[in-house]
Amino acid sequence: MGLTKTSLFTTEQNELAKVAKIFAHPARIAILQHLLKIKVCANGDFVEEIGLAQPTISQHLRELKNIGIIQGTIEGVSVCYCINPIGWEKIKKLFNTIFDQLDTCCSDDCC
Amino acid sequence: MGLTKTSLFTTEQNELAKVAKIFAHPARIAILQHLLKIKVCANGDFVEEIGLAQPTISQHLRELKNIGIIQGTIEGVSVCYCINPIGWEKIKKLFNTIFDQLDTCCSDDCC
DNA sequence: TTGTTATATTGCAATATTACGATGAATAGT
DNA sequence: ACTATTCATCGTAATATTGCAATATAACAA
Repeated sequence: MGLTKTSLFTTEQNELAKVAKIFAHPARIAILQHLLKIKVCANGDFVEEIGLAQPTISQHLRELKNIGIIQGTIEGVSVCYCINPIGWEKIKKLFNTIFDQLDTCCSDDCC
Repeated sequence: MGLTKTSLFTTEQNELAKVAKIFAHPARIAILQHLLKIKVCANGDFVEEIGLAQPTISQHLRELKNIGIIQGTIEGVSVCYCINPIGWEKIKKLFNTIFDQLDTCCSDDCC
């Protein structure tokens, strides 16, 4: 049916799933990596950098902005995008609260 | 068109996207969390634990197994699932190589 | 005002994902 | 052999995602 039954799950589980979706496309990862490399602000040279059509890039940028991992400010005619450090850390922590739970668990006495 | 243009991206970007997809559904997160809680092996009581139909759970388990984050061994009539520590760490590292790149970057001199 | 440039939005076609009923395969107990 | 149990697979319907052409919007320049 294609419709995730969110009501069955905890807020934390749904939240992590929503954030993971952002990373679930190579174009969005490429955008993030480009912003990390440029370090300061990159106005939308993503189109030639990545090779997807302008509306497609714009769509990916919007999703990244919606989740709060990047921010964009209008700079005259163009828009200046950069990483949102607050959002970035929040998302990093969200993943690592799951990842770090294995340490307290078994390591080789598994099946 | 619903078809990701993987050829435009690096192997690393495509790999991370593929792994992130696994986390992009609350049921799969719930399965992982249950396996973390049980610590040893869980035979498939996921159906009543989570509340999705048995074929749906089976499908999610297969995806988790395919990516190598869990493993399942046949135990008589039932199957014993547990976290694969090797795969877990590999995936954790994959995410953190991206996450940790912000430290060397700007923190508040952004736009 | 008119034209240009940069980005966002809309609408739509193609493909992917999610969920489940029906069915199949394997094992254990009687 | 028969039955019950557990799990996987198949087929399919409903929904989501991806990508782009066409169009809209907004800021600047002449």
